[in-house]
Amino acid sequence: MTYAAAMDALGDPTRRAIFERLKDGASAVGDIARELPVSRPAVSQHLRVLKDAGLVRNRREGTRRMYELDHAGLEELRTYLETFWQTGLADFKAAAEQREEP
Amino acid sequence: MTYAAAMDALGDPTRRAIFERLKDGASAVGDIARELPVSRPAVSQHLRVLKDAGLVRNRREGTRRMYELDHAGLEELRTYLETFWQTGLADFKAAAEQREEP
DNA sequence: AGCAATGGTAAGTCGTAACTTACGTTAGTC
DNA sequence: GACTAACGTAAGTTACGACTTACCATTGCT
Repeated sequence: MTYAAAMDALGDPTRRAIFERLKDGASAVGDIARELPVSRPAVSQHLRVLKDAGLVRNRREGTRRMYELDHAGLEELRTYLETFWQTGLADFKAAAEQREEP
Repeated sequence: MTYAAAMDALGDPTRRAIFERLKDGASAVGDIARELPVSRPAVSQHLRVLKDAGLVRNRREGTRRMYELDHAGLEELRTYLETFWQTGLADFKAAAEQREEP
């Protein structure tokens, strides 16, 4: 049921921007904020949400906090989305009905 | 870039509930609303968002509108999420760094 | 034509969450 | 110890979006 937190987290554009930014590797909070049109505290709060959703991890490095992707949340999302593909019966039915008309 | 609309759409719990409800097959607006703690117009508005995101289709059936899953939006989401797994270089780097410490 | 069923749309309300600024904390440097 | 850099958190504001009710449009039936 953690997929809900992950979906909620990625439902925000700014949070997605931060998340996508981390595809290029780990980064510090200030560095992320500098590339976005929001303040550093805002980024900090977004990172908190992403972390609670298991989408991001952080480690201390001197006075900086390095944030990087966490695949745990991603795995939740993937398995969640897959449940929509394997609605076998309903799919067959819909496909069959569409083929009958024309 | 349509994945953004899909992520935004599924970022709402009520919309996810509607979306998951359609896994069992097509359904009418009123029937969906009857199983949720929201009004019928609310469901109608949510379905509009889901449709614009390519997550849902509808067809008329008498006076009713039957809504069903649309795999187009799902495909967008899947390919979007996959881009986070194949951040090969960054992953190798992170894994290597973690192995060095202990 | 008239009535019922179904649902999309308009308009307005209200709660929340995405921001901001201000402040406190920790770690490095001199 | 004093100063700086980098963050996190608190508190308060504000914009937005998830609702509601009311109304209109369409379809089907008698």
